[in-house]
Amino acid sequence: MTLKLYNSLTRSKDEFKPLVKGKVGMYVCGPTVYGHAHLGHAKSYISFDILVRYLRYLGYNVTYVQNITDVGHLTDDADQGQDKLDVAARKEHKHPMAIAEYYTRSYFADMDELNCLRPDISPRATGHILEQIEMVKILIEKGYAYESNGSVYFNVSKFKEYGKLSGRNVDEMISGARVEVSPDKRNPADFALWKKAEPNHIMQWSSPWSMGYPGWHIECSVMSQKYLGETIDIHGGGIENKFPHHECEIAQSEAANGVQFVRYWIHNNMVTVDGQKMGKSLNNFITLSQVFSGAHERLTRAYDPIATRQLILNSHYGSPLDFSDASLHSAQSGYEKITEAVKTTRKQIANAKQGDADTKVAEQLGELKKKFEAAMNDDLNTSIGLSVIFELVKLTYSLIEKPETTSATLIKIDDMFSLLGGDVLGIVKEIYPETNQGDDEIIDELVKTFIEQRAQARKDKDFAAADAIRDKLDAIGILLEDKPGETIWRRK
RNA sequence: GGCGGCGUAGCCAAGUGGCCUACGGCGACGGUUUGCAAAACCGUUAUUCAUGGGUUCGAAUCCCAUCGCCGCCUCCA
Repeated sequence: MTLKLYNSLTRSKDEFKPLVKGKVGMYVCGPTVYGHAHLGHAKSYISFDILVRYLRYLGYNVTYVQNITDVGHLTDDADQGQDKLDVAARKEHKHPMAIAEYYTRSYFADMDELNCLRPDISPRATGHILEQIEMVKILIEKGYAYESNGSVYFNVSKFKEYGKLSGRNVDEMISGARVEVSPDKRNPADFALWKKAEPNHIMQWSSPWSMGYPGWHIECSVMSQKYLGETIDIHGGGIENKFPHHECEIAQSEAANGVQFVRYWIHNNMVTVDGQKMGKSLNNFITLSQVFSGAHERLTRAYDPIATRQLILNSHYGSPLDFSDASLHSAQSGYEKITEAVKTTRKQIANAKQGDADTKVAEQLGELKKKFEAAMNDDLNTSIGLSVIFELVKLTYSLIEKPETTSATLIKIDDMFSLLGGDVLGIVKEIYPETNQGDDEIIDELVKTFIEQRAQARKDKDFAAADAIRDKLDAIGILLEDKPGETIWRRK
């Protein structure tokens, strides 16, 4: 059984075979850093994080490149638009590079929270202006591009396969065009490789054609080639970028190099919020930090970043996902159930009796692992993958109930949680901090004092007094839970 | 106008020709536990897959039609 991936280029589930045995070069379109990361970023980068993790699980040596777009691209059509970073910079009275730096850090912080592995290389577009100019030169030399009034455009009519990824043809695009066409272009479908800058444009570089800045698509062609070679195994990105972005990348790279650019194109689907496209004007735009803190009018509480991750894994990456407070809530409950089971297992390992691991359990674990791999091999069916983790939860509790279960058996369970739930899905942690870690020690001491008083009241059968203490703490947001032998507390 | 997707239990969601009286989760309900709770565990919760036709020995899965929803075609993950 081998990994099959839905390849947008062939429109079929293809068996994955890397160009070089055992090695995978993977490029994913990264964020434009002019604002905080939102739910859409989460779905996209978690989906590709799963792909990287699973490829590594299968033993591949993966080089994962994800760019940071810090050249502001245009908010609108080529000639009327404004540079997004430029807009943010003027608004915040900062240099565009300061804006880029700030939001890049914010992006990585959010991705760390979501337990997405950092890419091996995170190249910045502004760090590769020279290479971009070089590629534009090659395209002009080879007759695929032309200069016009200080800007350079790719001549789409010269690249016969233009449209092969998105299934469009040039004529359809013209009829559907919603924006005015620049007079500098020979053909409305042509796209910019280099743009001449207006004098007040903050970010601009010198080139053989003008003081200007690179076109939007060229950075990905250049940076993927620089770090992964002319032909890369996997290129990922959001489905909304299939056209024009990825189509243009193919045109540029294949025209310049004369070889296939990408072998497997993987596109993840989009996010809606309460059933509608997420947009700043719709008041349903939710950033990740808002999800993690609960500071949004559509959210009733804060959600664990890993619960957010789990919600995303609950459906297929190729399907659209609707976020709502209810769906997050559901994921949060499920996540806590898994977490609780893992913690209980680890606690029980110390208490369980000694002896060999149960061979029947080992067999069951083998079956679960097989089911998990079969699901993941089938175009990364994380929904089934997750269901295997829940089956593992069920198995765990059935074992913990039995006194004959040995710690060796539980260690095997824990290993499976860590391998499938941790290494591959990224929802099981190696270490869980103590319940109240991060809380003020003084608060902890105070609550413990109340817990002691309540324990005494319960001992005296004065349940009215005991309940009064519990209710009082509940009112200020502290929950008491009576466990065997002890009472623990947590915030609501 | 062009391109693409979706419609499965109260909600999320897997399954895309027989193993489906449909994986799993959330919620709800019942039980175990508890002084009572909480938490946890156990159990129950779609003979049916938007609707109507058709193909087939056999359809949630294929075809046609109808209705509804969504996305892309402009920067966007």
